[in-house]
Amino acid sequence: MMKTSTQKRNERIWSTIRDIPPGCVASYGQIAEIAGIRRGARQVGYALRHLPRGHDVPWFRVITASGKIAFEHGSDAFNEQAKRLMMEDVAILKGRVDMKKYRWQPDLDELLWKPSDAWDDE
DNA sequence: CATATGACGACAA
DNA sequence: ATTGTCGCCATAT
Repeated sequence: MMKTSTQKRNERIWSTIRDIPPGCVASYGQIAEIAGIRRGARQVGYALRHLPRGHDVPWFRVITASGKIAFEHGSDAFNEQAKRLMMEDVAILKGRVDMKKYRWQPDLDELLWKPSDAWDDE
């Protein structure tokens, strides 16, 4: 079964998200950048909607650049995400996360450890 | 090929 | 702080 470029792209996105440490969050655009996809925020959203069954991707650590949960406030998905974030001691005040405080900032060597172009055969 | 649609983002009022 | 507009780009129809 040949992997389509889209599948490989999604896997790179999921991989990047797996690197977000507990207690931190990242924006869709940020994940795209790190995964080597410029202006790919929407592709990150797409990849998250297509998570495979039994995945181990911490999807809840991905929020919008403004610190809000992307789902509609009050929806089941929203509540689930908020719950999981709070379990990691990520505070949500006035419906939003303080990005200055919780935003994931990967180290240089962490990025060098996983160069964006070395992910073809994962 | 033309539009519509999104778990987005930046920016102008 | 809010809201609207536009850019972005893979998919769906």
